[in-house]
This record gives sequence, structure tokens and C-alpha cells, in this order.
Amino acid sequence: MNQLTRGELARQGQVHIETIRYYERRGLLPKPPRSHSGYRIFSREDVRRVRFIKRAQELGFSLKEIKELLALQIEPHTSRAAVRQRAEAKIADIDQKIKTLRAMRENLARLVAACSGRGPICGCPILRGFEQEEEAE
Amino acid sequence: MNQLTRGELARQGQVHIETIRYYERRGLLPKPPRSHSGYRIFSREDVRRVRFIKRAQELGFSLKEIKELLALQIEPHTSRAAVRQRAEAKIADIDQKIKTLRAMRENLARLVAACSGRGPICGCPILRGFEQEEEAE
DNA sequence: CTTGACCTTGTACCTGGCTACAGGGTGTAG
DNA sequence: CTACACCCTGTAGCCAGGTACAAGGTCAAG
Repeated sequence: MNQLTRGELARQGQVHIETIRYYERRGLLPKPPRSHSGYRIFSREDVRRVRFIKRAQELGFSLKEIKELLALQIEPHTSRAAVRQRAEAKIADIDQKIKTLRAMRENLARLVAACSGRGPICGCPILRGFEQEEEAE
Repeated sequence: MNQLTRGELARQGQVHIETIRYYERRGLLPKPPRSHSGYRIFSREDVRRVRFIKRAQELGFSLKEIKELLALQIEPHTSRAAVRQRAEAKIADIDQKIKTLRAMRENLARLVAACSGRGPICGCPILRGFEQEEEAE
């Protein structure tokens, strides 16, 4: 029961069945072992990978970047220092994304506050104070 | 000096000049006023918008979603309750993204820790413990 | 021993988000 | 008054990330 077909993997991973083949071609999923008749055989681990990919995409990572993220866990034969360095770089990327999302959230929260108040219809400054934190360390 | 041409807006917004026209077509930038000779006239506000769009994209929002985000600030003639409700929905989306990014960061941090230790080469479980928080409230 | 729902491969197509022309007008510097 | 760097419109092309066949093989249920 830890043996999944492509269709089952697609269902459990919540993606189109052809997407599985596409990810395999793109190197995001490892070439799976095959049954005697040539059917691909996937595992629960693959389900995890597919979900990871979808989630990472929703966060603005490209398939290329996601492949790099996944590679971090795959290659334990690489120098640990190298893996660590790349992981740290990804963490920095993520921190930046979180920071920007927080600023965005702040602005929306202000908007909500403005719309809850009484006064005249709100000026709704979503964009305001949202740009100087560009490359500002 | 608050009058920008398309080229200047593109430079200040850090996008390709044709992208400006594209955003206008897609309704992400309002139809700008024109000079006597037909040149588009933009403002600093437009620079803010362009940057907002780029940043939101990096965070995984589609142009369609970004248009909705921007619409929140544009239409103060809509019922405040309605605007507020949509803003709150967006905030929920953003919170979800932040949550997922944090989980991702956690896993990478664990990886870094593992790679810094001595022991045998790390098993590197980036994906582990990363799936049950799917729709789990 | 056939039907139906799966699987295989290869290849073509689609959508989103740009990006690049072609063919022409504008505007300021020398 | 001509260069040159900009602007205009329309339309075509490009890349990423899928999706959709067609033509055929597999397998469990009846």
C-alpha cells in the first residue's frame, strides 16, 4: 500500500496526472522504479515532494528554485558546508518574502481599520509606506 | 517633475518599458492622461503601483489577484463593509503564506543545524513534518 | 476472454506574463 | 533642418508551466 501509480500520486498530490510526468522530465521528481509491465511505482515520499512543490510555487518560487530546494535534501554526498551555505541563502530569501508579506499585511490591516471607522470614505493607502524598504538591508 | 513618461516610469519601477503598456491593457495601471501629442503622463503614484505589482508577484500573487488587491484602494465608492471583507480575506491569504514560509524556514534551519553538527552526513529532512498543516485550520 | 479503467510513449497545444518588432510621429540639441 | 532619442499603435513571438491528445499495452471484474 506504499506503492502508488502515477494516477494515485496525482490524486494524493492534488495535481493533474500529466504534471507528474512533467515534473519527472524537469527533474523535480526522481525517475521512479518501474513494475514488470513498465508502470511507474511511486511512494509516500513522492506525495510529500509533490505537495512541497505546489506549496513552494504558491509562495513564488519557480520550478528551478524548487529543484534547488529539493536538491538540498537529496545530495548528502556534497560537502556539508556547501549544503549549509545554500540552505542559508534560501533562508535569507524566505526571510525577505516574510518581511514583504508582513508589510503588505500591515497595509491591509490599516485599510481594514480605516474602513471600520466612521469618518468619510477612506483614502485607502495600501501602497503607502511600502517602497523604501526595497533593498534597505 | 512629477510628470513621468512611460520610459521613466519603467526605469523607476524597474520593469521593461513594454510591461507598462501591458499592465495598462490588463487594467493594473489606470489609463493615464495624455500630453497634447499623445504621450502617456504618469505620476509617482504609478511608480508605487508598479513596484507593488512586482513585489506581489515575487510573493506568488497572480496579476489577477494583484488587480484585486489594488482595487481595494481604488474604489472608495464601494461599500466600506465590502472592501473591509475583501481586505480581510486577503489578509487571511497572506497569513497562510507567512505560515507556510515559516514552516519552510524551520525545515531549512534544521537542515543547517544538521549540517553544522559533527556526526555522520545528514539525512536532511526538508520535507518532513511539512504536510499535515495543509488545511489544518 | 472481453470491457473498462487504468498505464505507456510521443508530441502538440494552451495560458500567463511578458518582450520584440515594424512603421510611424515628436521634441530638443547642434 | 536634421539627428537622435524618445513616444505612439498594432501585432507577433517567447518562455514557463502545464494539459491534451493519439496510438497502443495492462489488468481486474464479470
